[in-house]
Order: sequence, then C-alpha cells, then structure tokens
Amino acid sequence: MARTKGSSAQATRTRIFDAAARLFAAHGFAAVSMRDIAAEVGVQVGALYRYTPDKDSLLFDLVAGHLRALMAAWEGCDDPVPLAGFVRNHLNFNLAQPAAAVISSRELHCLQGPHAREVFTLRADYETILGRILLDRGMSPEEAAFTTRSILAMLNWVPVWFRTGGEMTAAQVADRYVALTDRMVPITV
Amino acid sequence: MARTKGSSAQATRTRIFDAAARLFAAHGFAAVSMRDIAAEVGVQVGALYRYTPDKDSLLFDLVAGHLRALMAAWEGCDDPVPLAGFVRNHLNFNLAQPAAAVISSRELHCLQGPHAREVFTLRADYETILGRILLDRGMSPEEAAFTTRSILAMLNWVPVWFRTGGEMTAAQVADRYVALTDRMVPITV
DNA sequence: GTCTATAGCTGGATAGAC
DNA sequence: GTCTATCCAGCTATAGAC
Repeated sequence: MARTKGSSAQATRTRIFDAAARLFAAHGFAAVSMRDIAAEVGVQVGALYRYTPDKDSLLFDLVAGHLRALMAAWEGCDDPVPLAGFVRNHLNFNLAQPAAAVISSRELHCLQGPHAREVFTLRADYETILGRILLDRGMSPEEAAFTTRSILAMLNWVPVWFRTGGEMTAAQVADRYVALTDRMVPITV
Repeated sequence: MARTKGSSAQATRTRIFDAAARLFAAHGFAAVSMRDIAAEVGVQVGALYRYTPDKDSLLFDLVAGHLRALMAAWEGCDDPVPLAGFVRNHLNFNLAQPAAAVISSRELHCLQGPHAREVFTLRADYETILGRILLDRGMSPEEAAFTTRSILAMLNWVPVWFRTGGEMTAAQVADRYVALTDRMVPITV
C-alpha cells in the first residue's frame, strides 16, 4: 500500500495515453496539439512532458504497444482453425480498443526514422503470421501475399465503423468475418 | 490559339493540385503546409491563393473531384458481370491516380462542415452502387452492408502498396481481385 | 507532480509592388 | 499572375515557482 504517489502517476499516464489515442484517432496525429491532449485530460501542457519526451514518442509508444499486445494475444490463442482464430483474435482485441487500433493502421505514416522502422517491422512480423496461415491452407505464395494485405485492410477498417451498442455485437462481427475470410481462402491441401 | 494566358493558368492549376495530392498522400493533409506545396510546384506561397481560397478547399476539390470522376467512370462501364466490372473499374481508375485515391480514403476525416457532408454523401452514393450489386447476387441486406464496406476497404488499400513497375501490373491486380471478390459474394439467386 | 510563463518557431492567409 | 513582406495565431518544448 506504499507508493501512492507512484500509482497516482501511473493513473495519470494512462489517462494521458488514452486521451491521446482518442484524439489522434478522431482528428489525425498532426491535427492534434499537445494543448488539446492536456485539455482532454484536465492538466496543463507542461505536465505532459513528465510522461513522454515529445509528441512523436507518444504516438510511437501507443502504436508499438498496441501491436506488441496484439501479437501477445495471438500467441495465447488456441483455436483449432488457425485462420478463424487469427480473425477472431484480431477483431476481439481491436474492437476492445478501437482508438489504438485506428491509429495503428492509419497514422503509421506520421512516424519517422527509427520509430517508423521499428513499427513497420512489427507490422511486417504480424503480417507474416497471417501469411503462414494462408500458405498452410495451400495458397500459392503470390496469392498469399496480396490476400494477406487484403484481409488485414478489411479487418483494420472495422474499428472505424463499428459502434458498441449498434446493430451487431463484436462477437457477431467476428463470426461474420470468420465466414467471409473462410470463403476468401479455400483449403486446397 | 488565343488565351495563352488562360491556358498557362490552367496548367499551373493542374500542377498545384497534382503536387498537393502527392504531398497529402505521402505525409497526410495536416502535416503538409502551403509552403511545402508551393515549393513542390516551384512558386511562392501567395501564388497558390489565385487557385484556391484556402487549404481546406484544396483538399475538398481533390477528393470530391476524384469521387465524382470515379462514379462517372462507373456509369460508362458495361461489363456483363456487374461485380467484376465494379472491381475492375475501381482499381483501374484508382491505380492510374494513386495519390488522389489514397487521400480520398484516408484524409476524409480532415474535412469539416459542409465540405465533409458533401464528400460523405458522395461516398455513401458510391457504396450504394456496390451494395445493390451484392443484393442482386442474392445476399441478405445485413450481410451486404458489411461486405460492401469490407470490399471497399480492401480495394482502397491497394493504391497504398501497389507500385507501377513492380511484380504485378494493374490489370493483373484487377484480375486477382475479381476472383477474390467473386469468392466473397457467392451467387445464390 | 503540476502549475504559469515564455522562448522560438512555423503555420495560414493577406497586401501591395511589379 | 507571381513576387516579397508581413500579420498574428498557434505550435512544441523548456524553465522555474510551488
């Protein structure tokens, strides 16, 4: 029960990163100012720099953290049908944190230098996971390459339009996409 | 052969809008300054305002013009298989002008007010065209709704990764997507 | 750990010469 | 029709009080 100060700082950090993710997703990274983020959290601008060295790192930490967590969730997945498991994991994870999901697919190009390289490597690793699954179903390497990109583009668009409390639940959406991707990737082996 | 002045202005206008499209696609609307655009064209900032009242209108004219031209191209399409014709028209048109295609799908959220409303209406109209095609193949309205969004998300991602002169030609890419979307939308009527 | 205040810069847009 | 020069609002990031 010690470290109340530390836990308070941790809570502030979470509020800052959550607010930044929401604002970046809604208006785009470049259109959001540090003042906007501070106002959303309810602190003054200077306070933000206790939690991030600069604005770029804020975006990088959000995106890299999201991608790493997404891959960790996949590691713990044990669906007997790999493609179905992948689709379900991707949608369940991303629909639970739509803001981070949106910026991880749409604001990547705002990163530069080492930050950009690291994130593009993470995304390539994740794409490779899906690519392997397609190859294991008997797809040719050429077809697997562009089908992988297509499936991810499709799945990454879902957090943009999906609304919690709308016509479909996240689980229903996932079921639909399992069926759709199953038709996209016929098993030939 | 009169109006050399006018035709010169028209050429400048084209260069400005092309440069803006390229830069917006590469770095995002908010990250590109009017100075950047002027430098890319080879004029000074003040000159840009002879061709657009402000930066927002520049983006709006690019996006709205692109969407209207895309729909006009579809009107002139006469493929016996509507879904195949739609996919081919969409890819042929967008891969011929990838910069405009990218901003028409990724920078829409930078528009506001009447500009945003008009563009979202155009996009909704375009989605409706594809939705009808899916319904005509016997898909249920619920399934057609999210399959429409999925197919467009998939197709709109292509100009992001496609490179002219790469492994596949635009026509080959279109063929692949015709086959893929055909599997996604089984004919049941 | 959060505040206020500010340095230093870059942005969109305009005015007026040519 | 394009230039130069400029206004001023807004930005990131930092310094130092509390």
